[in-house]
Amino acid sequence: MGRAPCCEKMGLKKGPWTPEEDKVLVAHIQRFGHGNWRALPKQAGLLRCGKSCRLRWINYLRPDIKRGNFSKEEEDSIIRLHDQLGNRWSAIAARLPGRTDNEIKNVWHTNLKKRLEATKGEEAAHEAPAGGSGKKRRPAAAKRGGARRALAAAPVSPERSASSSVTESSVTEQGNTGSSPGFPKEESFTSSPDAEEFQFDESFWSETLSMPLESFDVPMEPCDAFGAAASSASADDMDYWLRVFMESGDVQHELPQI
DNA sequence: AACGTAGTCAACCGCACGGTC
DNA sequence: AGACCGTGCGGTTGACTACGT
Repeated sequence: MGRAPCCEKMGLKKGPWTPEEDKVLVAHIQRFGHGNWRALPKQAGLLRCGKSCRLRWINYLRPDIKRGNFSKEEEDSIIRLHDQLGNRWSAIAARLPGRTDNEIKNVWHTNLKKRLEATKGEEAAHEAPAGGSGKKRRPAAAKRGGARRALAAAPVSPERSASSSVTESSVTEQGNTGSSPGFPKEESFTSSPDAEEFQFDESFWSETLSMPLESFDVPMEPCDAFGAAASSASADDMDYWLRVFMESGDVQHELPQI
């Protein structure tokens, strides 16, 4: 089977996505969907390969991404599912609404694997204060305030802060028009009445909302997104996402005509 | 205060698969 | 039937940050 080259290396950008690129990608997908990832960057005027766009969308910009800490339940699920499925991250992700395979993979390699090994070690030695000694690191939660990359000089989107909230409200609302021809199959987070994933998603929301607020640094209630986001995002973050949202609003107005 | 180390995570890479021509 | 194309997946890497010394 022949394989198309990932992308024409000619002049295509790599590395972290800039807020502007995110904006362009989100706006384009809102308007036209992503029927053809390969053609998308060209159509959107992005100097990225389709693969990169897809990854960015799937792992970061998609509105149904659930940001914030993995709950104990989620971590347990990952451990259990990994036990059953092995390294089939996408399959595991499919059972954890709002989580991406990439994220799960990262969590596994950075947290759970070690924890499991430590647990096994404990069981074996019935002693050894696993992780008790050594360097004390802040818990993962402490890092998820959104300031991490936003503070960096690199023009990277303010990912962990308000991203999901804003794209959520913007794209989801767009999806809620329900008739956008631009959002094909995959956009199951829209409120398509017969979408199975939507039911899933709904339970996800209720489940999420029933959880203690401290578990998240990102508001899970779409309509409250901005208010809560404001409390956790830096001014720069807010400014950026506000602009994204406002432009998304413009896009939405155009949608019914599409 | 500066430096070194370890942890985190977004993004890239290459392969495999399924669909289409 | 076979080649081509697009997409999805898993592994890996590099940039960045926080913490400890």
